[in-house]
Amino acid sequence: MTVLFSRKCEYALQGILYLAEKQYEGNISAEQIATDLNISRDFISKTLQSLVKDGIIQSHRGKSGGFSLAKDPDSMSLLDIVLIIDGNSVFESCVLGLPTCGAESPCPVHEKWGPIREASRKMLENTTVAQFQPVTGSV
Amino acid sequence: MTVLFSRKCEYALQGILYLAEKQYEGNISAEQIATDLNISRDFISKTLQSLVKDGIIQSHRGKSGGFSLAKDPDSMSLLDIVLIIDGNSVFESCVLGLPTCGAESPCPVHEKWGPIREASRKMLENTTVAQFQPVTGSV
DNA sequence: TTTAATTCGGACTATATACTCCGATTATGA
DNA sequence: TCATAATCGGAGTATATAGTCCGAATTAAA
Repeated sequence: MTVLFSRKCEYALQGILYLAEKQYEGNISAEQIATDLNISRDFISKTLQSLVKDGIIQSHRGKSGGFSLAKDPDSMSLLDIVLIIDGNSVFESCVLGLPTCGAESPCPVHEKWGPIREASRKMLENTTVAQFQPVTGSV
Repeated sequence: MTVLFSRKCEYALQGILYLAEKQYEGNISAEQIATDLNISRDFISKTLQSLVKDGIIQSHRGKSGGFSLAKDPDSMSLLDIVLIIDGNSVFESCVLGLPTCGAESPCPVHEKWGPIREASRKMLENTTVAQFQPVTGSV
């Protein structure tokens, strides 16, 4: 199998987008997120906890607790989440896996790959979580 | 960690490119490939065996045996190797990992991601192994 | 004919990631 | 004050991928 992002990162992105969608509904429980996204409750819970540590989302324990966004979704890009969970190796490392590949000793596809990698990075950077929030009041 | 291709696929690409470079030198042993590419002999050996099964390269046992290209490197694209080892999931599956994502119910980045994915596919498709072979006689 | 060099194939181990379980903690509200 | 509902945190299991080991088969050349 081949992946662009780790499973954990995919879940984080799905979770953040879900929270943005429900941002005017207060705390959203891991249970609800898991059910709606059809993934494991314990795993999405753990994944969201790492986003809490990073200050991107908030959590509240106890009855009617759950998760919610902690920042202005306008200032939250998809790239931010990817970097927190997976780091930037996918944007840096050689596509053929050659450890020596770089500007000085490029691999055969180094030049061709650069612009594509840059485009995907920019896409994630320019896509904010806010773009997917519902208009206030429409919920 | 995040990968675009599996380690096995990276090794396969490195191996094929190496064989193309040495294509006028007869059989190349796994030992030599492993040493020059600085990877495990047993692992590159196993990896190349799957390419042999697929008819892209040849192998010969015994003394002075080894591996060599089995096809015209002009008709051998990097995409061919990727598809053999990793399949086409990276070009098909949703970047956010949403199983329902598709033309009918696109994920938030579906439209933006399409062209980037297509560009990377085309890049691999249009890059042949032959582009990296030395000019005849120059070896 | 023997020796050395090689792939082949199967079984094995190592490691990272994915995922689960459960008890402790925290908070709400009846 | 008590029951209930939630996260937190640590430890565990499952699975896939990565990588190793070794003996058998094969071949070339001494």
